[in-house]
Amino acid sequence: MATIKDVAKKAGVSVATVSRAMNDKGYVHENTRKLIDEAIRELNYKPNEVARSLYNKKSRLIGLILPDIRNPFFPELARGVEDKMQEHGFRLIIGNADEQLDKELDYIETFKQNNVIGLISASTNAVLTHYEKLSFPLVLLDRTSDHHPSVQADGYEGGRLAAKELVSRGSTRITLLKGPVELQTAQERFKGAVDELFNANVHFDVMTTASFAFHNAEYWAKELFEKYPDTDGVIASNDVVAAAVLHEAHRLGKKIPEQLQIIGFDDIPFSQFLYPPLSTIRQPAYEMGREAAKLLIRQINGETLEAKRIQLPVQFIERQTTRKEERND
Amino acid sequence: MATIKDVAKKAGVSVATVSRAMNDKGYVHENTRKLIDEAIRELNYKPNEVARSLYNKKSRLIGLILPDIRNPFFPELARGVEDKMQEHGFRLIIGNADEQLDKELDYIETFKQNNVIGLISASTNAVLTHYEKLSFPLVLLDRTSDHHPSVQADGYEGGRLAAKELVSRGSTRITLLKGPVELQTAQERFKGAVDELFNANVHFDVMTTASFAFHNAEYWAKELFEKYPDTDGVIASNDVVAAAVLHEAHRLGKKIPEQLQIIGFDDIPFSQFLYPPLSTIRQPAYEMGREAAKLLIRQINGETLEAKRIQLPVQFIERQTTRKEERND
DNA sequence: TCTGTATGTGTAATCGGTTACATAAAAGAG
DNA sequence: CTCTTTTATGTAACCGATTACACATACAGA
Repeated sequence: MATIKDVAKKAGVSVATVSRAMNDKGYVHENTRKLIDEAIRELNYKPNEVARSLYNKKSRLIGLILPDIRNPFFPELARGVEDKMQEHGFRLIIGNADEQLDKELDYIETFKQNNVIGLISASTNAVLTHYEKLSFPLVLLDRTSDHHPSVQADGYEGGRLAAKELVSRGSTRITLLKGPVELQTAQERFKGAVDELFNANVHFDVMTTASFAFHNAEYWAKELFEKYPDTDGVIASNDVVAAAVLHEAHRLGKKIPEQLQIIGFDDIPFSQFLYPPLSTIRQPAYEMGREAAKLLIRQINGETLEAKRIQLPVQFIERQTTRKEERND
Repeated sequence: MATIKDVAKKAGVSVATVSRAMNDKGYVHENTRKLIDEAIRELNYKPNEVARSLYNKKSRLIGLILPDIRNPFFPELARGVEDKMQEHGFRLIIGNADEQLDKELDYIETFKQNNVIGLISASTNAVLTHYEKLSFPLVLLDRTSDHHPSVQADGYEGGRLAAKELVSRGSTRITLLKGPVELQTAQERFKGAVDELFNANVHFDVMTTASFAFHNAEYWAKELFEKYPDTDGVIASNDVVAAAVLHEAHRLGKKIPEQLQIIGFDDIPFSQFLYPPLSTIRQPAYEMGREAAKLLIRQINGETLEAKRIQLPVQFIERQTTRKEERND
C-alpha cells in the first residue's frame, strides 16, 4: 500500500503539500497539483482512513444498531440509511443487537472505539441512558425521545387506521395483539387501535406478544386461537406475527377473510405473497431510513437539531385478508 | 475520553508499562499491574482502536459483503458470521453490494482503508479478480473458488433432491427455474436438477430468472405460467421466487399441491408461513455463516488454508406444496 | 564476590495522516 | 522601488496506541 510519503517523494514535494492538495485546504500551485495528481494515479494511492481518523477523531463510518436483522422490516430501514449515506461518502457498521441490551452496549463501545462520526439506533431497549453522553451525533429510528432527533412512522394513526378498517369491514369480535411493552412504537399502535375501538364501541380482547421474532410468532398465534377462538378480526402487532396468525388460521380451517379478517403492520415485501395477500398498515421503512440518515448528516454538518422529531405517514394497504368495505350508497 | 497517558499518569508509570500490562506482553510487576488496573477502572479507560489499528495495521473489524440484505437468506448468513465473530471479539462491517459490482468494489476499498483484519464475501459477481491482491485473509461464502477458502451448501445435491422429490410425488411436466447465469450456486442446483430429471426421463422446461430480488420475482412468476401453463411441478431457484410462483398460482386458481407442486430453495423463515407451507430444500444458512467465520479466524490465526472448501449438506423439508409420496408397498 | 540471566520500567521511534507555524517568493499598492 | 499582502511550500508537532532498545535492579550459580 502506497502512503502519502511515497506520493510526496514521487511528486517531489512534502507530505504537507500532498495533504493540502488532496483536501483542498490552503494554497497549492496549479502545476504542483498536477504533479501530485499524477503521482497519486500512478501509485494508485488511497489515503489510510485509520490514520486520518486518528488525527481528526472522526472516521467516515456510521454506526447503525438494529434490533433484529432477521425481521425484514429492518433490512429495509437499513437500505434507506445506507443509500443516503452512500451519497455522502459515509459507510455503515451494522450492529445487530438481537434485542439484548448487552449486545447493544457492546456495539456502542465498538462504535466509540472506532471513531464513528454518528450513530443511528433502531434499538428496542427501553433504557436510553447509555445514549446520553456520546461524543458524536445520534438519531433514533423507529422510536421517539425527548432528548434526541428521531424518525418514526405515525404509529398511533396506524393503530387507529387498522381498527377503523377492520370495523368498517364488519369485524365485531376483534383481538388486538399488543407488542412488547418496552417498545414505544408498538404501544402507540396499540393506543391508536384501542381509542378507535372504544369510539366505535366494538368488543375487543387484548393479547400481548412479547417479541416480534419468527420463532415466537407461531406460539403467539396458537395461543391467540386457544384464548379467543371466536375472534373474527385480528390486528397483529406486525407482519411477521400476522403471517403466523394467518398460518394458524389456515391450520384451523378458518375462511379468510370471510370468517376472520387479519391486518398486519409494516408491509414487508413478503406480505404480498401470503395467501391471501396480507392487508396491512404500511410503514415507509426505506424512507424512514433515508430521513434518519438526513437528520444525522445535518448534525454532522454542524446543525444542532435538539429533539427534532420526524413522523412519516402510514397507509392502509388493502389486500385480501380484509373484506370489501360495505358501501352505504 | 481517557487515553493511555491519563492512565499512565494516574498509575504513576509510563505509557509503555500500561500498554504491556494491558496486552500481557513483557514483564510487569504484580503491584504495578494492580495500580494500572485500578487506574483503568477509575478512568473507565477503553483503548482507542483506531490508534491500535494504525500501528498494528489491522483492526478488529471484519468485512462482510452481502449481495442483497433484503433477501432473508442473507441476514441469516450474517447472523451466523456475526455470532461466531462476536465470540472472538471481532466486529462486522456489513456491506450491501446490491448485486452491483461498483458497490462491491466501493466496500472492498472501505474495508482496506479501515484495516479490516479479514473479509467474508457472499457477493454474486462473477468477477473475482478484485479479490486476488488483498492484504488480508478472505473467505467466500455461498460460492466456490479454486483460489480461496470457501463455504457453501451442496447445491448440486439440492437440485437433484428437489427434482427427485418432485418426480417421486408424481409431477410429469416440470418447469425448472434457472437462477442468474453468473451465480455459481444457482447453476449447480440447476445442474443437479437437470441430471436427475434426465435420469428419471421426465419432461421438463427451463426458464431463466435473472435475479432473486422481490420486485422481479412476481414478474418471473407471471412469465412462467404464460409460457408453460400446463406445468404441474415447479422447481424454483429460491424461496422468494417460489413464494411469487405460489402467489401467482393462487391467482390463476390452481390447486396446490394437487394440480401443481412447488419446491423452493433456502428455507427462509417465512416459507413455513406461506399457504400452503412451502416444501423446500433447506440450506443451513446460519451454520454456513458460522463455518465461514471459523475459516476466517483460522486464517487470522496464521493457518494457511489455500483453497479449502467446506460444503454443508442440504435437506428436503417436506411441507405442503408437495404431495404425499406414493408408496410402493 | 563476581558474573550472567531474569525481571521491571522508561525513552523515543513508529504507524500514516493533518495542520500550526515559519519562511520565501510572487503579486499588488503607493 | 519599497512595503504589504497573497500565494506556495516545508518542518515538525500531534492524534493514541505499540514496541525496540537502553538501563537498572534482583537473583542465581560459581
